[in-house]
Amino acid sequence: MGEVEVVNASKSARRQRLFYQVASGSGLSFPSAFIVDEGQKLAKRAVLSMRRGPIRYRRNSTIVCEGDPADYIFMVVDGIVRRCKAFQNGARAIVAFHTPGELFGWTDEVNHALSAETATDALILFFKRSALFSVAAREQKVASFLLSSTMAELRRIQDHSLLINRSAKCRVASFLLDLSTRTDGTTAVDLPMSHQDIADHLGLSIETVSRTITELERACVIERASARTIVLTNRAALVRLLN
Amino acid sequence: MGEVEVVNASKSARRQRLFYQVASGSGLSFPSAFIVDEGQKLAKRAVLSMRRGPIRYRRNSTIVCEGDPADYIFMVVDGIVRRCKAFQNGARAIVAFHTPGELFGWTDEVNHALSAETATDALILFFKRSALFSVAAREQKVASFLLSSTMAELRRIQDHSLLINRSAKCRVASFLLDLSTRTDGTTAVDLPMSHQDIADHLGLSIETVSRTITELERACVIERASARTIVLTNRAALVRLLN
DNA sequence: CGGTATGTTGACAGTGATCAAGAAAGGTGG
DNA sequence: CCACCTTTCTTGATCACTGTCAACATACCG
Repeated sequence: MGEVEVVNASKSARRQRLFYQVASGSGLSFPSAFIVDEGQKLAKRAVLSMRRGPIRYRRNSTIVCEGDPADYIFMVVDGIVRRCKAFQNGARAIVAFHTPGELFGWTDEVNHALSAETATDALILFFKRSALFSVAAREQKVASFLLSSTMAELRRIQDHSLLINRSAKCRVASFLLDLSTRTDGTTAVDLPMSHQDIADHLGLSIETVSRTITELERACVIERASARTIVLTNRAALVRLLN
Repeated sequence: MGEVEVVNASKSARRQRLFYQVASGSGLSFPSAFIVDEGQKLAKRAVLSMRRGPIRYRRNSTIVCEGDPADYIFMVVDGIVRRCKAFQNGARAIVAFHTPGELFGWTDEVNHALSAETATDALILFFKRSALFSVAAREQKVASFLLSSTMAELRRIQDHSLLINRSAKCRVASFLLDLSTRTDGTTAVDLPMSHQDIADHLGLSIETVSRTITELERACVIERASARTIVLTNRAALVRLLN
């Protein structure tokens, strides 16, 4: 716990305590995703040497702003990260959420195109981009990890972009199913982020998100255990909504 | 011209003649994008050896269907390719258009997630995926080409997904500017694909696309030279619409 | 020249945004 | 532990944007 840098110290002792338990419980060791081949000790050491953090963030903190130099790329250790763009009229679009284990901010451009913010309290690992880039050029295993990581993100955002001509009901259903599979896959889905975040991700208003959830509940497709917990009562019906 | 395989023989002699001129004029040689370093003769030879085609397609031909085994990946030599998903109700979403020089269908999954179809007559180069994959694992240059290729696609689709909460006017403006920069960048933009394709790409109806273009024309932001050619009279105003 | 595919314009309807008010949850201080 | 306050979520009423249906115009091709 001593190696955790603290940013934006929390005022809630209870929450902080719980958070530290999670933080020290898992994820602080080097993520195994990088260690593709046990024989590649060199790659492992090289990548480890450029690790910084993890740094702890409170909810709604900004990790990087759009336009910031892309000196670092990041990995979620714990919590949820949102990557978004703000528009002049105050609107905001959330391109993607990132869950623990996911790399984000990886780019070949000089600056980040999107802001990265924490949607919940979060632990973030930093990597120097230039170092990672040059290691990737030498070490095949690192390069292929980056490639598969990028392709996973590509696949995810392709699915998301398919929502552009879909109804509110379909968007929400898609989101719930996605969230369910990305977490544990059980029928009870915890919504770690606010409805505002969900709305900005789905391109809807918070009112429509709320109304749609109510509508799905009335149709006995889902059930609200609490405002932030939804039970997927009838997953098949939810899948049918996707078409 | 002898090495061009012909698929779906065209019924239009005039169009076909014109098309062959284009085809033989450029792009039939191995794309230089792969030859990142002249010293990497091995990589070049390896990649060249798995090249197939180019194969010529007529407009609205299917290159691969969603769900097809991902045995090959492709590169556009000439023409426009659309990658899309069909929904049960007959609706269709076009995730991306691909212009000459672009790689598409590259995935680490067993099957293609999206169909690839030609939006215009097109010349397509094939590569055996397994071969390319294994060469990439050995040859750094090939891997980094694939990586940068994937990242370019990621950036592009991220921009596209930002349209999810934007108005019709903004979507069309974004499309026109994108198309302009992707082709020659001059003020006269040729629309190589149908309005239906544009509509399915932007998540709008063809009527709305048509109406929005008319509206932009009335606002003296653009001008219709013909149904398929649009002049960006006031590019600054167009950019302002993006916000 | 005629036929088909594609694009344009109008009238109307429906989905979702906006505005507004109230309810519930979570954090703060006594 | 409880009362208060702030934030978040829910629900209702209304309006605007975009989809749908229909008719017409234009371009393309044989």
